[in-house]
Amino acid sequence: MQGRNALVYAAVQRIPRGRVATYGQIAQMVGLGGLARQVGYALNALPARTAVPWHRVINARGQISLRRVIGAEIEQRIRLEAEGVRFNAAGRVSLADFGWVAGQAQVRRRGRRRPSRGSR
DNA sequence: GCAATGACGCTCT
DNA sequence: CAGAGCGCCATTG
Repeated sequence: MQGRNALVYAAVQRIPRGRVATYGQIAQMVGLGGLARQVGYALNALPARTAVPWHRVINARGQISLRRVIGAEIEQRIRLEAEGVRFNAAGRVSLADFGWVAGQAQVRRRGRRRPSRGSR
């Protein structure tokens, strides 16, 4: 356990309830640049029972990243839906609607605010 | 110490 | 929009 991991966990805990963040977002937040993979690796080292809301972290596609254990994917989705996060038919989350923007505690999301990036 | 693997992301097709 | 390829770095055998 390095201080880097603790930094990642701290950033994840800052994610508001009912909102999700991407691995790359967390990576940039803790100063890892675009090393999203290391964020995922750090979360992988997380104990089974933890106060860190790891389920609020998804990939840039707005989809839940599968782990070695299949059941985890379902658990993550259930926990997110319990917080109000909605999944579309493809099983993906609209980052434009539920994506957490640092510094923006509450987003009103009146229509699409950031069409530049698209949902690609 | 080298090689393979992985909770990812971006770009091209 | 979906799939495939390449790159990034830490952990593990």
